[in-house]
Amino acid sequence: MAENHRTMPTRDQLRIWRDYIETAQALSTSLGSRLQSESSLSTGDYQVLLALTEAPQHTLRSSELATLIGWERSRLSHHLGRMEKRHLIRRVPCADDVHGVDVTATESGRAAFRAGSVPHLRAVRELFVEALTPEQLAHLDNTSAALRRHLGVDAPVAKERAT
Amino acid sequence: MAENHRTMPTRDQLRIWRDYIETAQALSTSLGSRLQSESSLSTGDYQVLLALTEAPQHTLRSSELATLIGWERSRLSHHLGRMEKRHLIRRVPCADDVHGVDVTATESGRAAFRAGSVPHLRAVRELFVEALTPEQLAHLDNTSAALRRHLGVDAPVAKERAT
DNA sequence: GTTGCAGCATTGACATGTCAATTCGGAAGG
DNA sequence: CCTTCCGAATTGACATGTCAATGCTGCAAC
Repeated sequence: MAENHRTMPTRDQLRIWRDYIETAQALSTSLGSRLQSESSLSTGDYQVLLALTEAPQHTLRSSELATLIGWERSRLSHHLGRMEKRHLIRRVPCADDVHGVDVTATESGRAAFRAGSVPHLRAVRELFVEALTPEQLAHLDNTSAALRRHLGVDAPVAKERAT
Repeated sequence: MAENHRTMPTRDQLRIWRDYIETAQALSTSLGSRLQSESSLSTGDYQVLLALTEAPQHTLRSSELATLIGWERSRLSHHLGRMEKRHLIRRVPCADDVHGVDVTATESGRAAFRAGSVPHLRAVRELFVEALTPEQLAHLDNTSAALRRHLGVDAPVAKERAT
């Protein structure tokens, strides 16, 4: 009793939260715009092409791809539509499964990925890895894991309850 | 020489990077959807209303507001347009400056902010603060600061060079 | 067999972001 | 006076995300 005012973060905790989230977003934006200018790929394109490039035949079922990169189906569908227009990938109805689509990285998609990959990884190193000491990296690893564990338990996005 | 192959992150560093960025995004999304369902405000709305609520007369010049919350002008303009349609804010041409617009939080905007604020802060505590030990929080604070310092030096978004 | 549900993918409507013009009116230089 | 430039803000075109329908087809219950 008399201590439920502890439901709100302190001023300092709030500052740390904002710094955390803004820093991550700034980094992500910066990496994304570098990638864009160096290869005409967005980070979304990059994730998709990374998964496809590593898959046998450069091909994955749409739903597997969604699971692999952790996207919602509809987001992936929209994105694949845009990528198909730019000839980065191709979609063909899948033979074995009547429903289901095979997504394949085209030659030009794979070329764009190869072109973007090296500068992108270099940028990750320059903007992220080199900013931190090995200890900071290790702490950050722990911290991210703790946050994800907590989030997974606490907020499973309410996608359950299908009965 | 013979060591410039160190321009790329190791497998582990890359994993930490991806975990970091994906965790931050997942948290941000989760907080955002809570806020949305509890107050019909997006995180963007929240940032804008927070700044305005704390300002004298609940009013700020558009450009000051942009600087305060760190948004690009055009982004703010679009967002204010949407918020104005929902009667959360009002825009009036500024008296002293011929160019320039005063942005004011309406009564209903302030009410929405008050309604969203407490649950939002509670969510920050639940999803972020409570997931971490005090040491982890402190480390994270350092780490964010290091990343921002490095980013600021390395990639000032190329907005300089006005002469 | 037909009814209806379940699973995979797409679609449409709309919110949000970025980038490159564009508008607008005052200040400078001629 | 006229041209040019500048700064504040907006606009338009388009990329990206989310949410709630919608198509489509097999399979299971009846």
